[in-house]
Amino acid sequence: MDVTAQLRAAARERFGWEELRPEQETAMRALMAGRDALVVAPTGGGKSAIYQVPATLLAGPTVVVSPLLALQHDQIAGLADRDDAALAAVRLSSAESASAQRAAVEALHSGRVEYVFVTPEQLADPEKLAAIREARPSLVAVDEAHCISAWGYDFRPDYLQLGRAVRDLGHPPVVALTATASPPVREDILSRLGMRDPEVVISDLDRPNILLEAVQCVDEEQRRQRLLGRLRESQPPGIVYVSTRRAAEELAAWLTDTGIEAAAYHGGMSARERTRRHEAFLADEVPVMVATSAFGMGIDKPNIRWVNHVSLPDSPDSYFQEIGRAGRDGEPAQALLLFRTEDTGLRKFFTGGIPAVDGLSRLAEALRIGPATRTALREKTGLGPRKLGEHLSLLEEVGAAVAGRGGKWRAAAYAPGPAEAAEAAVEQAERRQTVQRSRLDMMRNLAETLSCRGQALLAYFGQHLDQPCGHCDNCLSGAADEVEAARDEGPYPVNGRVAHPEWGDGTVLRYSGDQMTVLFDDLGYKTLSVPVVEEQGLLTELG
DNA sequence: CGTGCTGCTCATAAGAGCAGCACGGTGCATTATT
Repeated sequence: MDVTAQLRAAARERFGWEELRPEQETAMRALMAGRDALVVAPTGGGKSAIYQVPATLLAGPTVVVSPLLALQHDQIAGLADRDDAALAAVRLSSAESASAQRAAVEALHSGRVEYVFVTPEQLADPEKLAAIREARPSLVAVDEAHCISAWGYDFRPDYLQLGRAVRDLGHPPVVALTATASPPVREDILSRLGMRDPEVVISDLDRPNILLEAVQCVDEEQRRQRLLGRLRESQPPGIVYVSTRRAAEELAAWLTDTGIEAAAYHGGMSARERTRRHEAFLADEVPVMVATSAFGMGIDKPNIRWVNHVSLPDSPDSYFQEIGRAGRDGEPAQALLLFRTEDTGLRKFFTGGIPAVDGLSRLAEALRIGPATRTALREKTGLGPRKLGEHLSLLEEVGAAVAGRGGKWRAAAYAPGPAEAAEAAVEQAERRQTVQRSRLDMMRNLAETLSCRGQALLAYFGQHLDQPCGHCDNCLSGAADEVEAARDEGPYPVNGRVAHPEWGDGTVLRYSGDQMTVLFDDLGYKTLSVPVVEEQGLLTELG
């Protein structure tokens, strides 16, 4: 029996899935052949199957890296529902008692367990990693893999150490799964996980049943009234995304007072309250959820009719991820963005500043003394836990620091001196900030554009729509017709490589009107005027 | 980075005007107390 037939049989017999989609099979076959894979596909699009099915055919257990304990809980419950001993799953996390963890490790070693769910933090723990290695895992699945890029650099640094963990596990085939990933995010995932010759599978990201709209508002009052007007004519359930916890609570209370029943959700609430509200929303008991970005991953609710934004998201990546929760059932859904130019201020703040040189050089100096744990380094440098993680990964990126065995960090062999390392790290942070700001710029362009939003959004992800999308406000109003339509062709081919004398190499993403969008490797997204580019010969086509 | 408070000054008094400042998201894990 060939591999494809084996996969189909396992899907049918173990999981009751009669058919596998071509993209699923492509990724699964790569894993069966011992290769790595990156899969970008919408949530609910059967991404879990991509590791679940091969796991049953490969000899050892599968390590599933998943960012949220609540998400892991649901994933494990889903497997348990199959009531198949061959699909046994355990979890290693802070939510298990010490004895439960010992039992899980024992089960893992006995070969009775097919899936072990962990957070990146668990894999950063040398003892846990050793225990998992001993079970000889045959596959590693990184779910919600965009977290590597979105969280690794400043929020959950252990995401950046996943590549090392994979290597320490003997580098079994690795599959990274996510619903959104623009080219820079994909690049981050591939390089951070240390993927080798990966099979990259990217689904068509267009969601024709979601109507894309954006309206600029001059002040908060106008924004509220616009939202209210829309909610009065919208069918629930829906999600309103706001940028702060306070805004979530205030807006939910105001809407409820106004006669539209709404609940708030944000990361500052107790775990119990969050679970309660999440479940109430899933059960259609809460018609409107007003939430920060904390509300999202793991919401697999088919009938969400609309997602409205009452603030500009930080990037088209986040925007796409958030609106993508609407209309999973394929029925018509709406995505309305109510934005103010002032919104960008908060996003820039959240992006973070540039670390101070003296903290970085103190850390680089401390590393030279010898291998040290994070705790020891914090004491030596006086840096807080968040800053320390950020500084360490910057120093690592510039070749000054190395994460070694036993969770200890040390200076790299041939590391530059502390002052030089700090300077390089600052430059690295500046590069990252530049790219992040370019993503925010693209989000703002997307909000302000008079051309087709669907084309603009997909172009950001490196996908080309031949025709205007037909499901955005600008297409429906005819505004998109007045702007010269997005073109397949310009002076340089779409998706072709170009070089700029100052900005370096990049990829042409789209032409719209007399503008073109280029994604530069080092600087991120830039919008250029085609006539200016042509007159001044700014870009050179690369072979 | 930008908003929106607080509190100061000015000085017919009351409120206008402005400077200064606090505040702002995402979650794991761990630890010390109840």
